[in-house]
Amino acid sequence: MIHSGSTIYDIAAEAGVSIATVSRVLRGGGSVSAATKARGEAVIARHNYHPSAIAQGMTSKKTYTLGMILPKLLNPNYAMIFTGANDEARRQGHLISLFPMRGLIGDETEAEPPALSLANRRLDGLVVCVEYLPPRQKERLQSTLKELRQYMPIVLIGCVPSYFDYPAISYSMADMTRKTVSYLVGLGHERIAMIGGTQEDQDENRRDVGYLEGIREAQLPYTASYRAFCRGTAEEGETALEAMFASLLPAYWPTAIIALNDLVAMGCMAAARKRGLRLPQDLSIIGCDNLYCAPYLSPALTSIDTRQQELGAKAVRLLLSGEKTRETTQWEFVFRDSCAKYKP
Amino acid sequence: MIHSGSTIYDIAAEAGVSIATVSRVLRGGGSVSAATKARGEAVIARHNYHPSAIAQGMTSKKTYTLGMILPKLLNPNYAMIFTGANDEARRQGHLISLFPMRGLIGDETEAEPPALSLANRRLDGLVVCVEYLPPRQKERLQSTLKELRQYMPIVLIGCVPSYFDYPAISYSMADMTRKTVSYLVGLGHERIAMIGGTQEDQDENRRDVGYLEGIREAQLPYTASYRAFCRGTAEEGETALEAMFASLLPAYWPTAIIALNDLVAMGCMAAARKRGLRLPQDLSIIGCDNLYCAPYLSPALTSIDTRQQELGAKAVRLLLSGEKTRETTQWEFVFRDSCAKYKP
DNA sequence: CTGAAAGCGCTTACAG
DNA sequence: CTGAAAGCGCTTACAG
Repeated sequence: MIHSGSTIYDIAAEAGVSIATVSRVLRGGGSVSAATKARGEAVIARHNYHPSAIAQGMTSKKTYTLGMILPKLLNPNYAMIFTGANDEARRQGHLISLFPMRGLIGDETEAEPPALSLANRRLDGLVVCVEYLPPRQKERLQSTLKELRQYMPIVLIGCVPSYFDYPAISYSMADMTRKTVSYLVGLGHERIAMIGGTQEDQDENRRDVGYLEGIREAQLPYTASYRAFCRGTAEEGETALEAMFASLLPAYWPTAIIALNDLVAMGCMAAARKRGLRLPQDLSIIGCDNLYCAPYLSPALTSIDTRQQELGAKAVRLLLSGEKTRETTQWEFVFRDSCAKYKP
Repeated sequence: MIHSGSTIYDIAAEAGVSIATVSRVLRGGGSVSAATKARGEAVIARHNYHPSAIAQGMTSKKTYTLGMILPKLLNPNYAMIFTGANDEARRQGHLISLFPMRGLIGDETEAEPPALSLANRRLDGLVVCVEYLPPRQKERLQSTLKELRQYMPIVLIGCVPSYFDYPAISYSMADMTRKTVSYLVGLGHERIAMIGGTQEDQDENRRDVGYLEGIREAQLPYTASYRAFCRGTAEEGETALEAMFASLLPAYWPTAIIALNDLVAMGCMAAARKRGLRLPQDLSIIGCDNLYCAPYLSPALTSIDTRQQELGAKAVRLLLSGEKTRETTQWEFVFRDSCAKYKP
């Protein structure tokens, strides 16, 4: 094999044609005689020639590279979204590169959000996952996105607030949470707590909203103490539930918990065990995202399959299609052993 | 803000200088008078101008994009490697894009490994994770790498066989396994099984080799039945241990298990529970990789911190440095509750 | 210190 | 069907 530092000039020279003709046989577009085509292809194959993506980019003005912004890949959930997106991008001839959210909106302590400078002029589009951001951060995100959208198409994914006016693939978080409450009510629970999420937000598609609807539907009394706010890590879930236990007399402890996600659910399991509660007899817990480890916890964690890999793929497809639609993803319960009937 | 379709020509015109001068103030290299510099910078800032990475690539012949090949991101372990690599690449001004291993070596059923065609001419370097590949696949990988290395620098990571002659950041897998055996022997175990990995390989840095050394050092009899081969998923771990139980009289069941990784360990826990074994009293299990969920399993899983995020960062650093060294990573035990003293 | 010019490797009207 | 030429947006010797 010939070393592939070859350029289109080398190929043209060896095939005895112009570079324009080589370009034509390469792209398959223009009309080329069968003989010329065959000759060109032979030389191309012999050299194992591949056109420089960079030079092609000069004319096409495209990088064939997409950006994706995720809170953090270390939550395996986001790894699934990224995997789905990555595979789909590859299938459509694009590379995809990951950026941390903090590159977009900065740290909570920083005054100015740092520019997404690296991405500047290097990306054909951007998928941004909007989730669990405190209001201040959401404002920042909004203004950064507003600027970025001048340069490239943007698609939003996750629990996208309705006031973000972008093409999006969104969870129906409120609906999902309402139905989760209703599932637990069906099991006989009346003291249902929810751990995780943020409170102060104008959006209607929040867990909060669905939770309240569910409680109202079941005609249960609303107890503010059954709402705990935290981010989506096991540590924070554990701390939040511990605090709830500490603030309530045992007779008022919740008998069922809706966790923000499986990580929070894991933390809650740990907190419950520390208090000597038996799972699920004394406390039912339902997670969300159906992480690969959910079936291996004790008890095996009941969760919700939010089809994250599909979500990532859909986002890339939407981005590349150029359509401006907003879609809601499907989800389904995955019943395991961590939720039981309430027995007083 | 002015829309940033601006080119270097726009900036030059507005600043009243040549594009060469703009380029100089942009790159900070050449000598520019203070006044010219200030003027140029002002215009650049006003336009929010960023040079086109593509055009810059035309002259530099670089894409500032790296490739990374991982078995699959869905194992959270690889997500950590990728995160470490991604952050480091970003820090050094590079994008990084992920490719699946099958793009390099094909499926086990395919005759020809598909080209890494997309990567062709689009990558400045490649990090490849070599792990748990069956011999046939390793051969393929070797020949593909040999071809690829003509075009870009390559760094290998993972459990890299010594006969792969590339710069690498490698685990000392044999050593780690030997010490793991020795830890379990110290706990009084004599029937120590190992679940996971492949058998047929020439390399000396295998778990196998370390396992045998450990057994020999402790002067324990070697029992072939205590070796089970499988890949690194929970399902395969579960199946492998079930098969081991089924093939042995209970009196000969192992009292301790070294699992390939935490996923396999999770599978083993499930298999043990099905047989009614109490963990860790009846069976000790040690995993590897110290996944975020390890502390939340019951019992909390004793594991090995292999510093995956650091591994990813180191690999990128090595790749970008151009050095040809081979480094071995550090690791350490993370003691939790899944390993107990053996009590006959 | 600064500018004119060549060159990076392609694609694409435009002629022929 | 095919080629000469312009152009994409930069960088970098080379003069001055």
